[in-house]
Amino acid sequence: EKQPCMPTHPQKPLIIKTGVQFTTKVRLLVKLPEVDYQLKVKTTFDKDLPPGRVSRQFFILTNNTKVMDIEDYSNGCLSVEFRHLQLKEKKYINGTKGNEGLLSVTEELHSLSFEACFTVQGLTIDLETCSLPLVVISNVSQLPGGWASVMWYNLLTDEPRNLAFFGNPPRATWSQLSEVLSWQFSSLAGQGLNKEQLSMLGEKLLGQHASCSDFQVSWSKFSKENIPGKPFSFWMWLDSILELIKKHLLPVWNESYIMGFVSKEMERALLKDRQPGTFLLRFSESHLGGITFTWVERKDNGEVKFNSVEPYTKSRLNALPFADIIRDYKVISDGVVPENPLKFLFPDIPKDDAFGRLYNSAPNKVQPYIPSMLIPISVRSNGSISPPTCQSPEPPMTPGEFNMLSQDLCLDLDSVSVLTASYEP
Amino acid sequence: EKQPCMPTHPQKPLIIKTGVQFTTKVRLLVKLPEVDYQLKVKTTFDKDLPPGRVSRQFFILTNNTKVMDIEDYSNGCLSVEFRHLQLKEKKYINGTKGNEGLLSVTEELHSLSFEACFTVQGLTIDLETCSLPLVVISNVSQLPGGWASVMWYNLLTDEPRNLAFFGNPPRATWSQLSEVLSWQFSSLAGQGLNKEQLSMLGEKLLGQHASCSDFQVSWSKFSKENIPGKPFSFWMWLDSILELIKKHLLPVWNESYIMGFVSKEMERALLKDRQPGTFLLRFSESHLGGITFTWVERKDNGEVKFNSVEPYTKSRLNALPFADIIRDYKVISDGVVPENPLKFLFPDIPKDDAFGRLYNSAPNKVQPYIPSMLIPISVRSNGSISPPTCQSPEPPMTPGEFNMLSQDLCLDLDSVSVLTASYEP
DNA sequence: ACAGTTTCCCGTAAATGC
DNA sequence: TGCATTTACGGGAAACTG
Repeated sequence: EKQPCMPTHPQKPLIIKTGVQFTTKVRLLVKLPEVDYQLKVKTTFDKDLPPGRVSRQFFILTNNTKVMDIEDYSNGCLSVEFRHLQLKEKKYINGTKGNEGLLSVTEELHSLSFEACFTVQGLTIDLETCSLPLVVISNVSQLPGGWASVMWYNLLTDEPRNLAFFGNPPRATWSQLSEVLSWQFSSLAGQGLNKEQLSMLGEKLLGQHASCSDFQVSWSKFSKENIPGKPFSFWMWLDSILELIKKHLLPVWNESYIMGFVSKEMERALLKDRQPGTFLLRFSESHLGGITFTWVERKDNGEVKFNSVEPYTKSRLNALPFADIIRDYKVISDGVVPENPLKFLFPDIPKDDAFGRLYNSAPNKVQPYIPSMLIPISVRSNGSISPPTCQSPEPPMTPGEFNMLSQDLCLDLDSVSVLTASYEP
Repeated sequence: EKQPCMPTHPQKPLIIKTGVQFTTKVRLLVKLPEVDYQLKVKTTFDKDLPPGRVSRQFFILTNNTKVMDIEDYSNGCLSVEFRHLQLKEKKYINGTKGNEGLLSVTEELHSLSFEACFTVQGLTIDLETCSLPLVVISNVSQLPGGWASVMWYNLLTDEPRNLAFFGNPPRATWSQLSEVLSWQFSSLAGQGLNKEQLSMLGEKLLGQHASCSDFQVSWSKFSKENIPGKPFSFWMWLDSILELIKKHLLPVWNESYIMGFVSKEMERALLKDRQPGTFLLRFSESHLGGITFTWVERKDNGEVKFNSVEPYTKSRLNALPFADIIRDYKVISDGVVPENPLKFLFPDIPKDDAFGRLYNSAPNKVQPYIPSMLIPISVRSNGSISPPTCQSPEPPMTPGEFNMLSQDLCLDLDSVSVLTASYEP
């Protein structure tokens, strides 16, 4: 009769972190005959759970009883919202923990129960309901693992409260799973995953079987086992990319400028016939939460060459937004002047047409100082260790490049003169 | 009879943050006749303080009673150490807060009391002592203000417990204060302040009077009033520099490479006659927690010109250590190739002799990728808006500069070939 | 010794109080 | 309303604990 809404974590419902406030709401779906007293609802954590079923026990630290009220903005049904609830672990329980540590903490499922009791015409009626299974974590570092559990559960069962689910978790078909993975991106950023991106993910997870969309993926392969040769699981890797997008790449991702999930073979095949300076953006497969660009160039002998920059991770993106990295990236070859090798976003969009609106120009013009900015560079030797010639074979920086940089540093012509001024107090 | 040790905050004793654990120790300085029961000590916060004396009231959340024990490593006297003590504010006290908000929270002084009681031969003896005045804060953002109070109190009074001290705080002579300020640096970093640095600080605080070392500084001028034209007080400014040193400049500071506190006039006078490319390091006076370098150059017409870079603050220093900024800093003038204008640390130490040991070279050589690094640059126009000439008047990058950069990127010659490799899976 | 897990707490942001 | 102060909690690191 009651439909409990779930405790909410920003973006990640059904995960509760100890010591952090959460909110939950219960609604009474049937109209009750008028009762002359207030209907109290009590919330209990892991009510009636046989001890030993879970290895950790928690309790609600704060007030867990509240009176139902007519819901605003609705057809007048009764509801109650619990706010500022907080979970704490019970310590020193008699006897050791149950569950024998077979499951990790993020696989251990819990639930919130709601109870109310009222009397009509001598008849005592008990109402009770409970939430979908919950994961309890103690640190945000456990959030990815917790979210994997919530996804897997809700993808693969309709049971409202199978807390033993991860004792023997079912497999998912690739077609089910790929849809959920795409949702992770679209709910984060508006932009989901296209067929090509999903197929790369499928191959990564399943090898060549991915072509068969009802091939099955085990829970372990999805989020517990490490990817062969890597120190992280498939989901940990994918989640690190979701975090990277959320914090540093949202606008670029939403414009679909990040191909992201491309195998290196595919990458080469795509870039091979493109004009030199064509580049694409791809997530690192070797490191968590990294993005790199790969561009194609043609050597004097006509040979095609591919280059990928060391992936940028959150620490560098904190210092410099990704669009600015693309704008300012320079390669210094053998002491020759810096040049930005990135010209066209694959397939053939001039770089500034794509990223122009996303550039963050305008360094602070603090009066007596010369503005400064960070730019990303690579130094590349062409193999000859001998010092470079002293006369540059090409102009040090084209007028166009110079003007672009100047625009970054001062927004209008008047202020150019400011840059000229030496320090004069 | 008892000598209480103070609750300790890392580096900042006598400041307690609510909700954060602190430690305190009490020692019994007299030998007691043997007592056959254990001597219990009780700790109380703001014991016997007349309500209204302080505007906020706190209590010790955790166990506040402990038994004294023979102290290790000592002449066998009794002592007890309270650990994991934690303070919490009493809310909803009857009647409004006392003190009428004359004082800020960091000026409000509190104290910890320790009590013990024992009986010898029918004689009951009460022992009681208390700590030096304490400042209670609720957020680390209040730490600088709290530390200013602790310094001022302990500099200017020997009273053990004058909680009304900041009702009418005495002035400090500049000679007293300057010594304490120097201690802040030496206790942080080993290296204190020299005469020149102190004299600049004195002038900043007092104007020309600083020459007279017994000129007096008021509490307000030291830490409450803003510096004229600036949105922060003298102490807030100085403390922001202490934090900057602690987190980002420790080795450079300890080598005395940071002149730091120099007036702009003095700076010019020092650099004026030095060879071009001579630079010095100075803290920003206009912004909190910033460091800049100023270098001298000589124009074609012989005119001397001074340049200061926009100050680096913690956010940029997080991305790039300061020594590396000095190593890699480049100025692009009118599209001409980047050049590092920093040659000699004042007075005449070749840059790499001074900073060589402090450079953090070695970007990660992740195999298939081209290493990348961030470098700080400034773009400067010489006033002519016309595009730069296409032939560079000087070599794009000297062999020496190129070799330096190469060394940053690969530590041994063998690995140079790695840099050459294109991406080949 | 070690890995999984929790605790600790700074530092930023948001909320609250005055 | 604005400023002073507190609360909230993500995130990195240390501490814990079998």
